Amino acid sequence: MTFQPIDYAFFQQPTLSLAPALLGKLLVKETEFGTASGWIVETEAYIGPEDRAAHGYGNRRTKRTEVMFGPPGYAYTYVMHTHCLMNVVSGEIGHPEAVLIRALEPCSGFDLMYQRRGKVKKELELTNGPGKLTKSLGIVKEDYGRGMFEYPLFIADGKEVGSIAVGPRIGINNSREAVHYPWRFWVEGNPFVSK
DNA sequence: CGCAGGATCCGCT
DNA sequence: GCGGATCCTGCGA
Repeated sequence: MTFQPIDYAFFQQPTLSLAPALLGKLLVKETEFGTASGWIVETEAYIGPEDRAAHGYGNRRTKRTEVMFGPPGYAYTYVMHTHCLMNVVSGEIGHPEAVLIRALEPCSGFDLMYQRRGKVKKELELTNGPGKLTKSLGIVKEDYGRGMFEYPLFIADGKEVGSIAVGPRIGINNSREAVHYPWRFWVEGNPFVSK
């Protein structure tokens, strides 16, 4: 199964517009072992420098956050504990903004995903969390800085989604007022949403 | 150079 | 529900 990367212009929209627009799109990763992909069903927006939960809060510019200060459409990967998390850089050049991919509905490459996830037996457990989906697709920190409009890691057109739900983000309990920002978006009723 | 703190996951209670 | 695993990163001394 082959997929076509989306046009670069797709990434040129405000972060709070791009985050819900990514729902229903396909996230695809090709490796020497094969291709795996899934429909995006849950995203979160992180908008520095005002957002306490964002890594770019206060315009913190380091080797890790550097890619977020560049043009949109590039991958911002980083390691959390023992897991790799995947973001799409968004917003204007000079603004540290990104969209975290929190959950997918598996589309292709099931054998590869089960193999990479080891003990997992249920399809539901393959990609229903930000650390799980990167492991299933084989996304690693070395993908940092890749363009998401070209092979081997890219966004492709997917399918229409029904209604989109909005709410506060997850796992950012130390972020004071930012805890309540309604910057999490998900496909209503989709079982793969991490919750 | 040391250490504290995570945008998480999994297994056990 | 809770805590441990485990690994950088970022910052202060």
